Amino acid sequence: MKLEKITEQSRRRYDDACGTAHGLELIGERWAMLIVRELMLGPRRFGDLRASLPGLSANVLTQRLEGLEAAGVTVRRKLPPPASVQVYDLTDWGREAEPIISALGRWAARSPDHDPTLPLSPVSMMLSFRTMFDAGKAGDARMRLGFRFGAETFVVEVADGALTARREETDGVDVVVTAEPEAVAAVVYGGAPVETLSLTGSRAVFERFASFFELPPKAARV
Amino acid sequence: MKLEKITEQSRRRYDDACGTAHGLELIGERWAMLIVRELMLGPRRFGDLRASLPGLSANVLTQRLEGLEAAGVTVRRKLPPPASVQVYDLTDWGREAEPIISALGRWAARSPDHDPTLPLSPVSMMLSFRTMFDAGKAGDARMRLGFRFGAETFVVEVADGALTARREETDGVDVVVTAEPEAVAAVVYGGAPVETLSLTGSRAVFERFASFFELPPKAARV
DNA sequence: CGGCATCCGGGAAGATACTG
DNA sequence: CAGTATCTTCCCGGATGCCG
Repeated sequence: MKLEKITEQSRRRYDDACGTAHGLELIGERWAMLIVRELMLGPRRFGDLRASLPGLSANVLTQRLEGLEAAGVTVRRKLPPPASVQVYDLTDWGREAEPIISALGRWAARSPDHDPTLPLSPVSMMLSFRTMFDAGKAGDARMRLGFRFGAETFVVEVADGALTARREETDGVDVVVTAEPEAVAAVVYGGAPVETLSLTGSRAVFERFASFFELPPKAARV
Repeated sequence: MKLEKITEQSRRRYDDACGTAHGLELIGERWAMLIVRELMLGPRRFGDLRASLPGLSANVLTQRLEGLEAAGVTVRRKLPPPASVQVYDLTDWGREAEPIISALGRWAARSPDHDPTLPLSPVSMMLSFRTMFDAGKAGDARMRLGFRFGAETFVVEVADGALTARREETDGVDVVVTAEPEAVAAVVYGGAPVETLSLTGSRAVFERFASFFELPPKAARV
């Protein structure tokens, strides 16, 4: 019950007017950017975040959510009855951090040490589609795909040379993919055989979709 | 003198195949991205880096440079005689991290808590030009400006709707600005009077140049 | 002086257990 | 399920000192 005065004062600063340095003060602490990533496709509950970020302990998650809220990146929200559960969501400005996450992901994919076989959260998988989509390869393709990762479902739409991904029911799509995120990544980025996935609907559409993505070449150490 | 086996193994990982998570393992540690920023306009010595990043201690800088080199982001290089000094430089791939730094800076500039009056390194100032340059405002302008920050000199060139900044002597430019980086930022981004700067050459060119930049509006907490 | 190793104090991260 | 309390470990930052 003692009064804590460590609201803002004690957080480590860089004392640098550069926007990059300030950005690091906002979302540069360990786990912060990954929490933002998990919120990028819609609000999530405390437990959802923990489940998506193995290794992140509850106390650190609490601290980060407090810090992000103080910075104006996220908001805590109570869903209306009868749900009445508390969720964490990005502010409009927080949502605009996606280019940072994309740029970091695109760059790091070229790292010689990147290990794509590690666990992958559903949201990561969807965002990687947005990041790695090659509009040139897609041309004027038009398709809608559903993805089922356990209880989470997403719809990915390709139209007019753009790709959108939303958390949504998979009604009326051309093909539904039911699998682990890691297996989808192995097929789309790693060239694994499509047979490892469970497809419902047009397999041809999925194979065409998979051809829109290609990992960039690894960087050399020069 | 005991053998330390903590070269790679023990660094905290995220265990996440997402490229963003891997990127954070590479340049997400405290100070790492700011060190990369300082190298973005050419190689620097250990002491240069310390001077540009007040608050960064020597031992942490050593650790970061080791980590960045192990990750393939930087290389240590010995300049040829007669200089023969050791410098740190980005690899080609490391230099490609600039979009991350730009995206972070552009986003954070809209933070309600951003304080643009803090100290600013010369490199930050130059990179902020690259980040905040508005090609639409520049139109078909064509100009070359020199900036002198103590012993460091830079040339900024605007041509064909693009801006480039290089570490270079200020020969033959339209106008040379001699000032502290903070003062330049106050004029270009904060609308401070041009009289606070020492100009040699065409003041009109500098004023036109300053009109190519505008800070984005602050974000609201919604 | 530049580059790095070493020691130390404080604080953040991580694991576990506990509470409403 | 949504956090809080506690404890341990490790990282960050400052100081000092060694060696070329």
